[in-house]
Amino acid sequence: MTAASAHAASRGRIDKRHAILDAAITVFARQGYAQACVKEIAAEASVAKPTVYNHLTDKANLFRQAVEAAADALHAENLAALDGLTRPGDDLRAALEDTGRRLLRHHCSERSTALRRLLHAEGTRFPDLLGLPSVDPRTLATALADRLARLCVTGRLRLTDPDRAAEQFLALLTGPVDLRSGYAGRSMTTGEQDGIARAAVDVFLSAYTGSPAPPE
Amino acid sequence: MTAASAHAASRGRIDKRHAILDAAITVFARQGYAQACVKEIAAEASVAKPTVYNHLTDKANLFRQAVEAAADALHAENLAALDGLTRPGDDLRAALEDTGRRLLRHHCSERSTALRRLLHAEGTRFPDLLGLPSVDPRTLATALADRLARLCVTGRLRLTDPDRAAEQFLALLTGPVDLRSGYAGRSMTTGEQDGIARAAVDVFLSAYTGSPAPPE
Amino acid sequence: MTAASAHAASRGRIDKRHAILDAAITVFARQGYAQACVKEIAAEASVAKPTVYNHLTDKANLFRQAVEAAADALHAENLAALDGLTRPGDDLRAALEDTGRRLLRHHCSERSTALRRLLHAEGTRFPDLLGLPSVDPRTLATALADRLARLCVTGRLRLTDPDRAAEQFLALLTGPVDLRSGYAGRSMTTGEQDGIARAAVDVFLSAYTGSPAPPE
Amino acid sequence: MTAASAHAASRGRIDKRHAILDAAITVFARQGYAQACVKEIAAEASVAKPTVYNHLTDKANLFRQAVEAAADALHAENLAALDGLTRPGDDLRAALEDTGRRLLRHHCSERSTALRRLLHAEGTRFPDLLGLPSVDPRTLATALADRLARLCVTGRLRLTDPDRAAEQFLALLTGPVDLRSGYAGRSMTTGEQDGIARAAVDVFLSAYTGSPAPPE
DNA sequence: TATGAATGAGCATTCATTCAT
DNA sequence: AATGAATGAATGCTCATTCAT
Repeated sequence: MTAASAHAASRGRIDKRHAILDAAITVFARQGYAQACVKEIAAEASVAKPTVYNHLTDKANLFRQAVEAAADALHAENLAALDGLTRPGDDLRAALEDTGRRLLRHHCSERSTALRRLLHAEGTRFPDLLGLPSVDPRTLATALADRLARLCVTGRLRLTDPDRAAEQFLALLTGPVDLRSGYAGRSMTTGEQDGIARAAVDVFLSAYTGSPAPPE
Repeated sequence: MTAASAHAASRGRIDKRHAILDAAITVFARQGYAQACVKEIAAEASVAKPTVYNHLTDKANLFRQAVEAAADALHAENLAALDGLTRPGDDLRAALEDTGRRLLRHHCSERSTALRRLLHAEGTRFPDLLGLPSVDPRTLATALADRLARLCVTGRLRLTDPDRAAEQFLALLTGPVDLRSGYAGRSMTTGEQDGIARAAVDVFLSAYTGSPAPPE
Repeated sequence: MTAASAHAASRGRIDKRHAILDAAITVFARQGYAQACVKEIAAEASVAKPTVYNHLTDKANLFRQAVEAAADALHAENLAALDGLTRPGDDLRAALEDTGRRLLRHHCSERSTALRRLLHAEGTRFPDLLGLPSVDPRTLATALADRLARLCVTGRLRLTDPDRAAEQFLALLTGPVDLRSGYAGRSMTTGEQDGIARAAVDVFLSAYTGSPAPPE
Repeated sequence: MTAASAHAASRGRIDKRHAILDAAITVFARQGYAQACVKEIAAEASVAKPTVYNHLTDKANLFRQAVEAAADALHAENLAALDGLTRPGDDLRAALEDTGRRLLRHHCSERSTALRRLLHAEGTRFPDLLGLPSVDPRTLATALADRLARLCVTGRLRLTDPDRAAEQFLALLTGPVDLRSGYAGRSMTTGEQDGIARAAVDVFLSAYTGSPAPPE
């Protein structure tokens, strides 16, 4: 076997594993853990059932790996959405709104919704998942708190507890979305999301800035 | 059969139905819909399996009825928590905090947590449940919006969109709780809950009152 | 439910259990433990597969119970074959031959052959079975030794170690049978069996009678 | 390819085949035919699964070849144990006891026990195996009968049916061993074996010698 | 009405066997 | 010749649901 073909082969193996994990979240999200059957996941990934077991051992492990992969991806995207806050430029409001909008885009994506549903549903039966940083929502909150603390140091915000402020910012974004979506149902236009983001920033700034929030 | 005994009998029938529904949420909450087996529910209710079917037809219907009953009870409690806002007396802040605390008590209760978990997990497979007023979180939001609108009319608050303000108030309460609890894991002291409620009211008032929020 | 019908019902339950155990040994004997599938056992017993599980929990337990029942039955028959030795009358040779013939009849029966095959095959995986008195071949040997000891006391035999003599008597009976049958294959006429029994008694008596047995 | 390397290669091939067969009996003996999986045999032989198939076609064939090889080896040993009976010298009793002890050593070896277990368990599913001379116990019995017949001709024994006598000699040896071992369980000290061999010879000689067995 | 017993359908998992390399 | 990967076929077991009592 040449180096190239070896590389191709291991590449193929990784691709297949990826395809299976991808199929897995899709099906798990659609059916739930218990209702999802491995046969269906295999079909969705266009492989035979034992291939799934060859690559991932177990239904439980399949679930874990699939959730972990999805959570990692989403978490990375969310972290990236915070970048604009590190050096916000002149317009803090705009930077916050931009971050808010991006976070809401992710939060409302089908993947994210499905992932949250799965974690809610099966978290108690897979406690190890809840310990993963990319799964624990406090990881994002802490990262946001870091940004807010810098903004406080540079005098752009006035706050005493960055963690609490970060929680509240996130709450003001996702809370209304979750509330309107009911339990994993209705989707939402980007316009609606933007309105929520703007309102969240309004409240946030009026609380954590010397001057009251500007009228709409 | 005398009228009295008929009454007693139907009373017994209702009691048994109640016992079954009670056992059902308990077990469903512990195991999830698919993993819960009717046998276990019957055992928890101390009846035989066919009795469950006699009273409730179906596993699906059993789930529906159990969830509906639990949701109704919780919803009533939540509505009651809003009462203090109708005529808040002098101290609006105190009234809001009290409402916040009470809502958080409910929100953090085991029953409520379990119910949300079940709705998240199975909502898509029981869309009819999501339409129930006591299940739809917008029902509570609307009721709160009503109170806030009155407060606006009486000049205690300054807001243009009571629905949005209500959403945000609820978000500031439950968002931090959910965030810290991870997905249905860690529980929370009442002290923590009270801190969250106070912080929520701080932010809320600073956004929706003329004067800036008082420092902590 | 009347006492009679209750009795009938429990009788029916026992009958069904019996039918399942019966089907089980048949199939296990035909296929071996691992190759036998519960579905086939259920079919042989004319019940549905879950009924087998309702009555007997497990494939392993099914095996255990079936083997135990068969072993008990065979053991009882074998013990009965020893009865003629307790008071042998004038003709000791005839009594021994009769016992020998009866033991060989049992030993050559399809049930007994199948049972020995199963125990040989799966004994290591079901060590608890090997501890059962009706399974342990030493139980029969000891019972025979008891009879031989009585015959020694009454002067009909001359032997110093009844256990060893019993072992040898049984060996002289079953050894040639097993040898000729190959490993659970060829069956054997009763005439052949009788010849073996007579030869066994010849050897046994010449060792343990009139003419002095060699001192050890 | 040179003749030497060809030779080396075919030697390597044979070695590998041997290693596989060796691993096979080990695993088959431990697990039984059906429970043994080819993967485990391959692992025990330190080769990949397809290599097993390359060399031995089939699980069934693998079993056959492995059993046949083991049976051949054991049979050769058993035949060798009979050598001392061809010209027994002065002390017939000693020669018989020596043969008996050696046969019991083999009979009690782990390999032999395992082989018998496998043949008992799977004999009916591999009838061709039962036809092999080294598997058929009558082969050894006949060889022994030959020796006994010679001893009869030379006046050392008095018997009319050498086949029957041979069967009985073997029965007196292996019967007590099998009886005490239960079904594939308890092992046995060489002292115990020697006692059984001596007792077997006692009985055998008292039956097949004109005069009673000579005292020790 | 309440229940012990029975069942049909489904699912996770394993394994002998075969390709492609 | 040897192997990693893939698959079709089976099998043990569970569970929602229905009868018969």
